Amino acid sequence: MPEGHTIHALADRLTRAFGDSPVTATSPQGRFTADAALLDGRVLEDAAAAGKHLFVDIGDRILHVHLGLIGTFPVIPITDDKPPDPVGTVRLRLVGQEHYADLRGPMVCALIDLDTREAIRSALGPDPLDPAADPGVALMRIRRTRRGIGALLLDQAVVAGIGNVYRCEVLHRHRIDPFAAGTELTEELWWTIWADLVRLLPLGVAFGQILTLAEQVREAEQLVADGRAGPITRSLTGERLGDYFERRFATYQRAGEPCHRCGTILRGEKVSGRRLYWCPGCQTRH
DNA sequence: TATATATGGATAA
DNA sequence: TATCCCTATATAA
Repeated sequence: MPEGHTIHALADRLTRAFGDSPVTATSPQGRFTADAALLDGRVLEDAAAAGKHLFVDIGDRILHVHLGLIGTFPVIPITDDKPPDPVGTVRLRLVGQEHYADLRGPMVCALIDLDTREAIRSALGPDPLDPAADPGVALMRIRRTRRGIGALLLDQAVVAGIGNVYRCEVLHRHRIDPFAAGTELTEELWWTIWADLVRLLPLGVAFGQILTLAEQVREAEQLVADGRAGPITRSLTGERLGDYFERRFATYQRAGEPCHRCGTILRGEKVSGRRLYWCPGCQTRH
């Protein structure tokens, strides 16, 4: 269930649950046994996200995790004196003093060196959750291709961390035709998209769910302003206590239903392998 | 039991 | 564009 906000929140949870203390590392599933042994007993120094990539410094090793489409990495408090037996297919289990974390179904789980991490990072476009990100890099890459903006937003070399939900929803929020060519996207419109992503993604981190409907965004921002965001919906460790907001979107998985803005029937079609949801009635901006 | 689907992405053709 | 990988869950048969 991961777009960039999920990985950034996960990095934060791992750091808070295990930071600066030793962890035991095992591979109950058996596919990561030898590498887990290299991490076992070492200190987890830091966990950080870049787009949808997670990097965890353990001892002098770097653990690289990418959850892909189906991966999960819940960090859970230890309630008895030791963690329960693993349930399902656990590639990697980390255990600290008060928490344990089970990694299931990752697309990538590997130990890498500094150069590899740098290569992965440098291949990514700007990440809206990175305060140092340069959105101009994305604009350059958008303006030199005729590929549609809908496809470009999913390209991690253009923008890092955006997935299928955010791309569909942000295009609808600004009435943008997903098939508008990158070459014809105005600079002003790109700044609008970027600013909106910088606004939306942190709400996704704070609430543990993607919020894009105007009224939900407004309420979420008010809760943040009141200092009530974050632990509302999830414990420190990401244990799911239920979503604070009802799960609702303007376009995502609403093909065949009417657009709440103009009434046109929404469409959902595979575009370059992923299902794109959009409103042909009001998403006409180029 | 089998199949479809999922907030992703690499690789083959 | 098609196929494959990773896993869990929902729905169909």
